[in-house]
Amino acid sequence: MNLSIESPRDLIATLGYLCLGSRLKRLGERMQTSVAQHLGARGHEVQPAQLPLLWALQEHGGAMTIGALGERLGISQPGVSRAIASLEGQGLVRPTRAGKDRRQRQIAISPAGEALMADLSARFFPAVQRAVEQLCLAAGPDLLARIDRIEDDLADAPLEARIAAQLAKADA
Amino acid sequence: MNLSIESPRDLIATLGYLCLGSRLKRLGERMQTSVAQHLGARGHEVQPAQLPLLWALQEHGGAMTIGALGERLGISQPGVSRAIASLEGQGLVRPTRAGKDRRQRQIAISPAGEALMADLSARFFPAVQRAVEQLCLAAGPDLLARIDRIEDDLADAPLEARIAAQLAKADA
DNA sequence: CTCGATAGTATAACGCGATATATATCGCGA
DNA sequence: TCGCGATATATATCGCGTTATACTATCGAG
Repeated sequence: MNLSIESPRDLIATLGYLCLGSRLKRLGERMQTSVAQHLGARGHEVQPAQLPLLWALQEHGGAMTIGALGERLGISQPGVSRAIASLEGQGLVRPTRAGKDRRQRQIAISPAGEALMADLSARFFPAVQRAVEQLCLAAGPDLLARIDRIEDDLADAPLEARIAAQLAKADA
Repeated sequence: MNLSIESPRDLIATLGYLCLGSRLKRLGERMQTSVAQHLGARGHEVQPAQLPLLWALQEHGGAMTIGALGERLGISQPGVSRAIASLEGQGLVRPTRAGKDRRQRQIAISPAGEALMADLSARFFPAVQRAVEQLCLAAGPDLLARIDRIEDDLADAPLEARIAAQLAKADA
């Protein structure tokens, strides 16, 4: 073991939090991949990251703009644009008659989209929900609530500012 | 609110876990982005996802193969290959004399890589650690341990199999 | 010794998150 | 009415995770 720089134990402890971003990304990726595999096996072209958009449109009960979708789901606007373009190609959503403001597009779920959601809601979504819930509860309660909390806190003070504050505090 | 399919409340609850993958990905992405911004501001070309590789090489105290790095960090082999190629381009790691098996490459941290880690370990890594720790502890204790646990459980039984099991159970 | 199976790595392709930027439209003030 | 800043969306690019696949080297059986 090379101890020329400093104690590796310190490095390990520090890297534990430093790697959290990468670990969370990988964990999320694996969840999405599993859902994608099941969707593919059922013959559905839709991607897991597109399901929240269909859900939001269905929950809203009418047409929504790209910006409203992004705000509702916490996804960046370009991400929504790309996903909606794909969903349009699959015929799962459709643009409705433009309103007064011709800059924005009004997007609504299509009958095919509603049929897809009805199909998946019957058995598939509950199965995924129970599988993920089982996984999370085994590690402790209220994981979703804590993710909520972290997202809210980050909205108040971005991590970038928090790091800057810690650096400044260390200087003092 | 469109109630034609089923109760939207059910959809919300189900989608809460269904969207967890996407949410975790976004959360991790934001963390990495913040770290990347600070690294860039300090004039470092290294990307946040490459730091665990440097850490692993330093902790190991000698050359490691691509496969060993991936196994140590839980990253896929192609991900390691790509990151190592970039780190080599930056001069932060170097391939050492090949061993007996000429299929594998022995990668070691370079003096420049050690200098970088020493520089970042002095103030930057601790600041990031404290910032992320503060964020996580505000939402509750032992988040890292719970992530550990979820990763371990997923290694035992992949989510894909868990979903399949839930689907089968629902049939019975 | 040769050949087929296996193992290690690199590459390609894709998904999806981000930011930066281009473009079209709106709204408002001079 | 004209023009200019603001806003909504689309597009380009990048980071980084994945799987699939190609290629090379090794090993073991005959």
